[in-house]
Parts: sequence; C-alpha cells; structure tokens
Amino acid sequence: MGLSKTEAFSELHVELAELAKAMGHPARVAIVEFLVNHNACVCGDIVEELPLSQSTVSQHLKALKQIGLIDGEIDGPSVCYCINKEKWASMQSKFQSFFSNILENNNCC
Amino acid sequence: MGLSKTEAFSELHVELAELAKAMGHPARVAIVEFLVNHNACVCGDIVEELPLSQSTVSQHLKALKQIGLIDGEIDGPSVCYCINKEKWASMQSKFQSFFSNILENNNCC
DNA sequence: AACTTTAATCGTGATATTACGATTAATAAG
DNA sequence: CTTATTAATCGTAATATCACGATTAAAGTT
Repeated sequence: MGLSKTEAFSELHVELAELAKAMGHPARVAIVEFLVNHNACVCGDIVEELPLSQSTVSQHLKALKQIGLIDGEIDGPSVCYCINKEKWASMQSKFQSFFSNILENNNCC
Repeated sequence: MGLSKTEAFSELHVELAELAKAMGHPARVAIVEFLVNHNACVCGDIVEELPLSQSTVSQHLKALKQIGLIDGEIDGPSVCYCINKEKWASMQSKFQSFFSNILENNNCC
C-alpha cells in the first residue's frame, strides 16, 4: 500500500523510524552537514551547493523542519535554517540506546 | 522522480542515507529489536509477533539483509536471521561521528 | 507604487515503497 | 513418493517519495 501501518507499532519504534527516515536521503544528510560546517544557513546557499533545484531543496528542508531536526527563521526575504541541537541530542541518545542494546544483548543461535 | 540522484552525493552521505533508510520503517526497527531480545530468530516467529503478513515480513527481512544489517542462515525448512554485529558496530561508529560533528561544530547565526 | 530577490507552494510525472494474497521452491516428515 | 511446513518470490494495487518547472507570496529596494 505504500502506507506503513504505524499504528501497529510501538511509539518508540515509530519515532526511531521517523528520525531514521528523515536522514534516509543523501540530500538531507548533505543539507545537515552543510548547515553544520558552514556559517551560512540561507536556503539559497544550500541550493548553490547541491545539484538540486530550488524547489527540491525546499522540499527536503521542509521534511527536516517538520520532524524538528532544523529550525527556520525568516531573515528579510531569506530564511536562515539552523540545526536544532536539542533534537539532535535527543536523537543521538535514542539511537545510542538502540545501538548499545543491539551490540550488548545480541546472542544469535 | 522518486529516483534519488545518489551519484551526485558523496559516498559517505549515500551510505549514511542508505543505513538510515533501512531503519526508516517501524517494522524493520521492530524486527531488529525482536532479533536482539529473543533467542528465536526464525522468520515465522517474527511473522507471529508482527501484525504483518508473511510476505511483507519477508520483504523487510530482505531489505535488512541486503544492506548487511542481518544475516540469514538456512536451517532446514526455516531460516534463522541474525544480527550482523560488525555491520551494526560500523553503523554505530559512523552515526556517532556524524552526531558528534553536529553537536560540537554547529554554530548557527 | 513598481521592481527585485528569495523561498514556499502548486502541479505534474516518474519511480519507489508498502502491503497483501497466491504461487513456488526447498526441505523435512510420513 | 506423497505430504506438510517454511519462507522466498510473483503479481498487483495503493500510496509515498523525489524531482522539476512554474507560480505565488513576502520582504526588501528603487
């Protein structure tokens, strides 16, 4: 169906999946990296850097913003996009736990 | 297009995105968790646990196997799926670096 | 007020994903 | 050899994603 049965899974699993999905495209990974490594954070700067059209970049920014990984602040006619540190810290800690659980408690047959 | 322009991005970004994408569905998160927390690892056991059909679970298992996060070993008519610890350790370290870079080097305007 | 710049949104098309039932292939059991 | 069990694959349908150009909206500039 293309519609995942999210209601059938635990909240944690759904949240982890949503966060992972948000990073599940190289363009979004690249956008985040760009925001971190450059002081620039204006949409236009990202469009220049990436091999994607303005509307496509805007869509990816929207996805990242929707889940809370970045914030967007209007600055004149431009928009300054910034990393939401709290959200990233929370994401890191959640995946940390998940990874640790896997690496520590796994005992396959 | 639904076809991501992977060739236009760095290998690291593509790899991170692929790994994230693999975890970008609650069913796959749940499958991994199940494999870790139960000694059972047979496909049928997972099907019983999840609210999904056998064919759908098989598809998710295939996706996880394809990227190397789990291994599948034939055991009679059944198949025993196991966590690939090396792959998970590598994934953890890659995301670790990514998260750390974000939390340390970010300085928004 | 008219114009420019910037980014969001709209409309659209192509491809991917998710899901299921049905079928098939492989192994074990009788 | 026949039958049962298990899981992969096939076929199909519905929905989502990705991408782009065109348009719109909002804010500055002249």
